[in-house]
Amino acid sequence: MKVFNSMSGKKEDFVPIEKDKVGIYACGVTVYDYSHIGHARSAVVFDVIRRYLNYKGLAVKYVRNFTDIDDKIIKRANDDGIAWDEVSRKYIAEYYTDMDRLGVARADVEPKATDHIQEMLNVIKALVDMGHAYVSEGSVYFAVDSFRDYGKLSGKEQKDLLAGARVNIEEKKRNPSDFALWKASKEGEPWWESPWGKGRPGWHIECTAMAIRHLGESIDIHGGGADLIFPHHENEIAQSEAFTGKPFARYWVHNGFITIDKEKMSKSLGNFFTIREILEKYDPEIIRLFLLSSHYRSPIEFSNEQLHDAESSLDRYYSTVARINEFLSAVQATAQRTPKNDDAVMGELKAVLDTFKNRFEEAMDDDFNTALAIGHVFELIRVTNKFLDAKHSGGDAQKLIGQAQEALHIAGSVLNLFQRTPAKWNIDLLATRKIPLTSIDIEQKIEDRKAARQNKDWTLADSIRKELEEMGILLEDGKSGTGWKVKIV
RNA sequence: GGCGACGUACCCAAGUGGCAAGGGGGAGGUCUGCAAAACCUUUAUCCAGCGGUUCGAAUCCGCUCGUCGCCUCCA
Repeated sequence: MKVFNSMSGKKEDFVPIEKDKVGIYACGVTVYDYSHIGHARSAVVFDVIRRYLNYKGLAVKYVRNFTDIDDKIIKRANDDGIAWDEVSRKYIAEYYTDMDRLGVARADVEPKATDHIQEMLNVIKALVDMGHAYVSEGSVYFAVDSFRDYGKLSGKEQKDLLAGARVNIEEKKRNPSDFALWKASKEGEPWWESPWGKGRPGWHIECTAMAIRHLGESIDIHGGGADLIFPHHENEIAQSEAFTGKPFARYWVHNGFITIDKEKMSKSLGNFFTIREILEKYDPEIIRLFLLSSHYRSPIEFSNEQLHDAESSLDRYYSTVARINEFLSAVQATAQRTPKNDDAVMGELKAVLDTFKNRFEEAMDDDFNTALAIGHVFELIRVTNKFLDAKHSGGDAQKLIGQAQEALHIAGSVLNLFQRTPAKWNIDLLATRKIPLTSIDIEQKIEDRKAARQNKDWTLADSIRKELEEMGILLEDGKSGTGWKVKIV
């Protein structure tokens, strides 16, 4: 298995520190607002990485933190006139609401910064003692000069940073690049006792303290959005490695951004969509498929058109599953019919099935190439449909289609996609589209139309079809009766 | 200014040395009472441009153009 390591800028063979075990630490969110689609991407990407490693038989311990104390949380609390911890509690709950809908599983450990103050203080104290950090007016700063490898992840040199002249010049710091490990609290701010007086932790130190606490001094995979490379992960490396003398993480994995009109979606630009805004119009699985249809490191442009494409693909998937189900029940009824075997179509399906699992794993082994993996899924969908069209019947055909079902199931469970029944997909779409009909209403209409068709009253039959179509429902006449689906426009 | 990424058809997107996956859309066809779905044919002799390496390159190297990101909180 190969994983792209931001540290080397190359794909590297994945070898965990301890055989068959993987420790993953992914930087989570600062909980001061609703999550946007960019947060969703990161969460979904690491969710899939974790699921795939599990699938490969590795014992994964996945840690994803919540930053529950920080300037923005305090500001939010002041703006809303509530306590800072009320803000963090609220947005943690909202985070779960969104992520649950997107099929993102809980991490094994979801530590909060404020539950690890003591661990942070221990690291900071040690860094001060070792001469890597210094105290200044009640705050503690990490001395970047004291860590020779500073910049090794982001490829930034001290002189380059200064040339940018965008680094905060603070009187209290010896070097503009030094960063706060501990901040003296200002009047009215939350605080914890420390050897340097009342204060609160800086941002970067929490990940060091929590990663070490829950995963040990060296972890296998450390990840997050690409915007965390500098300064966050760079600073984590500096303080962690200065503290332990050991490499902090073996593989640095960073997901790309989501852009809008080619510009990075971000809070500061204001060009973001929250997850729940998008969920108003689109089924959560559409978002998940959209996010996984590109490689995790590529930038992806967010647009309604893209979501619509994903919706059409997903509908294609579920339509095929419906055909598969129909076929399997029909075959059981006519299992004794002589199969007409082994023509080219059957051969093609066999060939695709024979290699499917391998190709799926190959794709995922190659730096978690979900886009390619999904491509394989749809190739299988195509040849399955073709096979179904050829109207085979009998035991061999049943076995092949059963295998296709199984193959789709394996891929779907790793990606956590395609987990519904076609009926559920359409019923859920009814709700997403806000179509004021229940499946029972529709079934009734289908019965009415059936009667009309039996009387060869095509005018009435067609008017029922038309009436439903205007509401966004398509009727499909098949051998075993009439089915319905929500029209993808 | 420093560092880095990317540029594949109408749109999205995979593909890091050997005949360009997959999805969406368009056109024509088969099937159907009419439809829909599905399938078939078609839509890149070519991968931003120009040079180079090679028997052979979208894939490696160089240059040019274009787009984006990081260098400030940010997934």
